[in-house]
Formats: sequence, structure tokens, C-alpha cells
Amino acid sequence: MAIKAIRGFKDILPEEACSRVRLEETARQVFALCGIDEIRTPVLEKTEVFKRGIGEHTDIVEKEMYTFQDRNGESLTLRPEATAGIIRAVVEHKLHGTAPLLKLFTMGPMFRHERPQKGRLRQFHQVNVEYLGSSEPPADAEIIWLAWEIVTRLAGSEDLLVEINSLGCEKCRPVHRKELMLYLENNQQDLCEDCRRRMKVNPLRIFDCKNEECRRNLILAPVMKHYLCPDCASHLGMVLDILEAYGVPFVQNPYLVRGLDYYVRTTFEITSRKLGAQSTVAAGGRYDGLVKLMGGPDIPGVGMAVGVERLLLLMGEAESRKGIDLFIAALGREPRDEAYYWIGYLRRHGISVEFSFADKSLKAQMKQADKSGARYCLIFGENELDSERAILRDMKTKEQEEIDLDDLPEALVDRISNQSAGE
RNA sequence: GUGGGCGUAGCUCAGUUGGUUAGAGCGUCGGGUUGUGGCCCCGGAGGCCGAGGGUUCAAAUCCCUCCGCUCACCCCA
Repeated sequence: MAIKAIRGFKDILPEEACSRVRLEETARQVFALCGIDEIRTPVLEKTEVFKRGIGEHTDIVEKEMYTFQDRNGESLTLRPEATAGIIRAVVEHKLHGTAPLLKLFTMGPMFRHERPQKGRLRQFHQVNVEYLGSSEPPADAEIIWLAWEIVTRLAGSEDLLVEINSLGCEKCRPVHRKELMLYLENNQQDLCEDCRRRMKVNPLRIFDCKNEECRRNLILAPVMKHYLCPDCASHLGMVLDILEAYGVPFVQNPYLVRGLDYYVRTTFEITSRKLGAQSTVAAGGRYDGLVKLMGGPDIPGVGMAVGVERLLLLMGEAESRKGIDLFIAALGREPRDEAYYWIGYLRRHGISVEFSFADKSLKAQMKQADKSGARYCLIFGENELDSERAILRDMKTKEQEEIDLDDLPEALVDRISNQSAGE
């Protein structure tokens, strides 16, 4: 049996690669609109980076990381998300000292050992943005706008839902948490098994429960919204106002929670009903304490991630492969030897050229020309060699003309460049 | 980690109550045109029927085990 790729790791075949390039280019265009710089960090980090950055007791760290011993015994981990590594790099290179506000983006593979399903792979890709150095609401709003802009440019806005919440800060969050725990303990008996487990690990997660009975029992549970301190409340209000101005449609969801420990205040999620169970296409939020936690100065941050595979699912089929300019069908030894000079010349001048590596029949070469999507086909055999004129065929109109061999490559460059300029 | 569904040609899939040499469409290669592509016609190549075991005179078909894919739980981008 031939060797297959490992579970949850997918080959990206040419057709899909094409869509990915389109996605990445669109993201770059949007990032340029906001003056965001690219950063690329290693896919492998010391395990400590993620333990600290994501939180020891998250599912990601506890059971989803690809962690192994390096040859020297050090524990290394394939990155399950991008933020922790970027902050490690920022702190390591003291980038925060180079500008008052860092706007960084990155794109690349992430790794989590989960059971694969629709929209969930073990190696998956994200487009990430991190703003470091601003605690102001416009930063949060710009991050959300970025996610919205990228997703809608590629997939339209149909069936999308932007949900926003505030998780509060270290001042007001504990108060809510305490009240919530009290409520949950008093109502434990009515909660499902999962929720009772969640109570201990991440009580806010209980609001995600799909169990009808749990939902009913949570209607009266204290929600963060009512516990926000004045600063957090006004922060959230301003973020929402700015989004309004930007024209991003959103709803507030007081139950929206993030899975990673580091989020404070603003948190958001963009979901699509077209995606199935893994419906989040982009998400993010504010993480003011994280840089300090990672050993850097106490600077605030806010960021987001777009799930590339999920966005791909929402994008239409890729545009068909673009054809080349010219196919050269050279027949026989001498004509082929001559053609190599032309091919070199044409390519140097920006004309895309293909030809058959084997000296096949004209018919076979014409078929290949057709498949290559060539705009023109140059036919050149013994007859043309004798008459010193090659035949240029327009593959769409089927019109053919003869071109003198003397200045043939120059004439072709001329012809094809003008043609494409006129289109 | 736990469930459900599905594994037949490169792809999408037929395959009768178990019965002879396992089929179609698409794709691919060649021919019809000894030098002209697409459309059409004709032909070829391509299968350990996911793997292993069992039942049977006989298994793609029935049973068991394993593996893989997939969807969902969980979790999250």
C-alpha cells in the first residue's frame, strides 16, 4: 500500500492553491489599507510559549498540542495558534520599542490534534492580525473591521453573523465570575454532565451549551453585560459606535466566550450558517495582559484570526486557470532546434510560452496547445523552414498568418504584447 | 476521546435473491485527418471491489476484526 498523508493533514492541490493565493492577496490588500506590516515566526516553539500564552488549563494546551522532545530533551510544540509566538518574537526583539503602536499580520499553518471534521483539520491555516500598544476602542473596531472586510470581499456578506461581547477586565470580571459560580452551584442539579465539568474549567463556556434544558436554566444566570465596570462599558459602547460608522453589521451576544484564557474586554466572532458545526470563520478580541505575561512590558493588545480553510469553503469555485500567450508546435529536429532560441527570447520579454518536450505529431501538439489555453499557436516545421515563414494561428478565431523568420521573435513580442494591451 | 454514515477505475458512481470474464459517464492515451486543437465517431490503457480472517461448491455482495474517509459530539479559526 502506498504511503498516505497523515490524518488531518491535507495536500493542497493546484486548484485549491489558486484559491488560497487569491485569499492571501485579498488579505494583503486589506492590510495595506491599514498600514499593517507582515511578521513571520517559526511554526515550532518551546512548549512554554504556548503554556504561558494560551493558558495551562485550556483544551488546546491540555490535549490538542503536537508536543515532543527535541534531540536534546527540550520540549517543543508545533504552534496551535499564532498570537503567543508573535508576542514572543516582539518581546525578544523589543519591537515594541520601535513604534508606539505595532500593527502586525501573519499567515500560515497551525496544528491541533483534534478529530478532523468539516472545517477542522489538524494542520490548518490562519490569517492573523495583532495590534500591540493601544488600549483604545478604535483599535478593537479596526480589528473587527479587518476581519469583516477580508471575509466579505471573498465570500460576500450573505449568511454571515458578527457577534460581539465584552468579557470585562481584571476589575469587573472576577465579580461576575463569583456571582456566576454561585448561581451555577445552586442550580447544578439541572445542568448536564458536560456543563458541570465546564463549571470547574471555564464557567463562561456553559453559555455555549446546546442542551435545551441547560439553556433554559441559564436564562436567569448573571451575564457579564450587567457587571461591566464603567470603563469597560464605555469601551464597548465606543467600539460598537465605530463599527456602526464603518458599516459593519453586528449583534451583541452576551454569552459569547473565547476558548483562550488571555482575552479581556472586547471579544468577537464571525460565523456563517453555511459552514456546519465549525461555523466560526473569523474571531478574536482584546488581550491586554498577555504581553506582560509573556515576559514583556505591560502593553495592551487586540487581534483576530481568520480560518483559511473555513473561508475557502465559503468562497466560490476558483476562476479557471489562466492560459498562456503562445504554444510553439515545432516539428522535426531542425525546426525544434531553432525554436529554442525563440522560446528563450520570448520568455525574457515576458511572453508565456509552452511547447511539447517530445517531437510529437502536429495533431498531438495542437491538442496540447488547446489544453494549455494558449492564445496563439506557432506552427513551424520543415515546410516553414524551407519557405522561411512560420504560421501563427489564433486559437480563438482560427485565423492564420505567415510571419517571416528573419525577425520572428521580435514580431511575436510585438503582436502578443499589443494584443493583450488591447484586451 | 465518543457516536453515526461510507469505502468498487485518476474522478463521480452502477453492480439484481451470493452465480460465469466487475460495468457506465467523465478524464487520459491513440485512431478517424501520412501537417492543424475544441465538437462528433471508433478503439486502448487503467481495478488485490480498503485490508485480514470466516461462512459457502461459489463472496464486490453475508459475518467478524482492523484500517481509512466523512459528519456530528467535544472544542475552536
